[in-house]
Amino acid sequence: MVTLAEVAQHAGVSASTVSYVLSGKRSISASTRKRVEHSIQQLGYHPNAGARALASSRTNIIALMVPLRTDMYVPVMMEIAIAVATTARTHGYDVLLLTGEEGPAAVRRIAGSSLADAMILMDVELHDERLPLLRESGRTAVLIGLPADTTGLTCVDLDFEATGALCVEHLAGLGHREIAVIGEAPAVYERHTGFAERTVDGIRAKGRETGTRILHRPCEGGFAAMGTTLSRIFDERPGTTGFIVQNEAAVEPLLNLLRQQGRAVPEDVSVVAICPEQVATGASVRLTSVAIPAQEMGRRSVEQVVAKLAGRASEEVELLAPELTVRESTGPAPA
Amino acid sequence: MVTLAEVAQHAGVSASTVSYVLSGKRSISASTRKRVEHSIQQLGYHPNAGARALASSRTNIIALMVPLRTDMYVPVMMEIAIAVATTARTHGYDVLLLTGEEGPAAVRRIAGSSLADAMILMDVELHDERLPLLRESGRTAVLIGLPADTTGLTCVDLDFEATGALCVEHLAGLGHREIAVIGEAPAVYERHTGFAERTVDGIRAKGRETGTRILHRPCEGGFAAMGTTLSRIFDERPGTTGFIVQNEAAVEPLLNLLRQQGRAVPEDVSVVAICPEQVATGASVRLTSVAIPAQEMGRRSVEQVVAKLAGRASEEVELLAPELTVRESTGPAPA
DNA sequence: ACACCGGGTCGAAGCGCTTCGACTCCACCC
DNA sequence: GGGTGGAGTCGAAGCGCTTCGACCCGGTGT
Repeated sequence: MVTLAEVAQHAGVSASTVSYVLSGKRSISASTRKRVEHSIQQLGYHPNAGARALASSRTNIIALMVPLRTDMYVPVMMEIAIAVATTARTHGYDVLLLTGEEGPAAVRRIAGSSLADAMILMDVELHDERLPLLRESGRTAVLIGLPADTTGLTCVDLDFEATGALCVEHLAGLGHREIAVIGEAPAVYERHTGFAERTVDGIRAKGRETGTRILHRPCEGGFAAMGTTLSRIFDERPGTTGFIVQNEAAVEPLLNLLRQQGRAVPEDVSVVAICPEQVATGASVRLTSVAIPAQEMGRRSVEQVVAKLAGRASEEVELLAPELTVRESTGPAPA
Repeated sequence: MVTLAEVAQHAGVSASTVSYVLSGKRSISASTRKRVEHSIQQLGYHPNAGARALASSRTNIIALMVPLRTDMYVPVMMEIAIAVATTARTHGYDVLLLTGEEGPAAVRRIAGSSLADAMILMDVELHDERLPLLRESGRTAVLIGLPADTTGLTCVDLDFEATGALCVEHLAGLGHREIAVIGEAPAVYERHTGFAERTVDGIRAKGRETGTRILHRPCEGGFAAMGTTLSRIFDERPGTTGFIVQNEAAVEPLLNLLRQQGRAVPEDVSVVAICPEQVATGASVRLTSVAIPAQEMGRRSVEQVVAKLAGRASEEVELLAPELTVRESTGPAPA
């Protein structure tokens, strides 16, 4: 491996000069800079990350904690993760991938060992165990999601309350008076993952406001679970004409089952999905949906991290405004 | 941050002793060890990763390069990535997430800066640009996938040829004589991603062996593309009774369209999928399938890396044997 | 003419850890 | 009883980089 010292020698300058050429923290004459840069090229020099971290106490690494569960909103997670990684690179950072498995201990480990300059946490629960550790560690952090208490934390998330409200508004505007909400798996609510509850809150509030009846049912993905859930819904509320689905794995089963029961979409029932664009456009009926802006969330979280590391203040909570795209799964309520 | 020196002082020993307690590279008396461990606990000491990397030229980090494309076999990628991350942790490694975006340059960067001890590459193409750089860098590496030339490389992958053969064997055994293969998107073949081609090779070979006619059609996912592909297939080969699908995004559309056309599964046509278990069991018909052992692939690749880093020799190419699970989508060919 | 300033460069002191050689005991053996 | 060897510990020398203070020197103000 080529070292700074070798570059310095090759260029006929001191090591510190090379360092300053690299960092730009002191002015260097154009001629020296040229010479040094040339030597760097020629020798194929790459600064040693460890040495750099040690000397500067900056690692240029951002740790990303993704949930362990691989059975839920996987594409969204992946999209966020990739957006985080690519955005981080454009700011000169690399990303360390941590899974939820290690749990809160991971926070302590990363902070303690100075493995990363900052952390991004995904899949935040309302009363997330990691938060106390995070606060106490003093490490820069950004959450993707919204815990109950956000004091002192920077958060990025879709505005799920507004999302829920938007869905109801759309359906109510089309004349639907009874709406069923197909939610995430029960486990998601038990863990008090913020986004699921906030969506329902938004839905309920707008329901009250518009005089729409709301029935909320958590639902595992897959055909079997969806079948059970659907028949219970129609048992309890035979007049249901609107559906809001917030569970990727339930989308296709729902459409299938409705079809099997002879309920036409959107003539008999309307369906609004809260899901990634791809799922909405790739479904058997092109779905009216509110997109989950995974890329945007990943990107913004990194930008917030970078801003904080640069000492720039940043908003505490950034909620992205939802956008509803009308496609072919919603229409006027039947008379 | 607490340092080694502080721990040493607190325990009344020298810094090197603490280091040896931590690494176990020299014998330490039980009493001293106790004392040191106690001090470590009490002070909440965590070794500084940068300093460690610098002094030992070991980072305990494995770099994982995932493809940038977020539109293909995402769940599989994610599952592999998570398996890599969790397995790595059990061996004391962390994982650095690199996206394909940076391309081959990433290999040079990581190797040059000693950011990681080893690399795991996913989504390997037959003539992958990263391979020359990798060989030249001399860094430890493991590929998930199989390039054309594997000399000097360690690879882990599902045995896709055997997988293809297994599918044909199953269908042929049930009496099917005309089989259509719904492949990945055309782009996948254009990039010469090894696994797709190898599957088709295996299918063709076994087709010849069993006297089965094979028709292979790449196919984008989604309903529209699948519709086109399917009608072309039945145009060219009206007698087709067996399907092999290797494209998660085409599975549900295929089942749907067959149903719409009044072709019952498995009475009229049989379908074998090559996909993750979850997709197979969560589909509208529980699918006979060969599972893609994503977890296993991630796990094995890390184990290979760890073995190589420990100086233990390891097989050059490890192909995992496919397993076909019979479910409800295949049956005897109609008379 | 002198002091002063600031751009440009260098030397040296670490950053916190690993590791090598050396040293001290003490038990053990002929 | 002196030599041997191994277990247990320490000191010191880096690992490759950043960064602070100092230095040099030519231009400026007076």
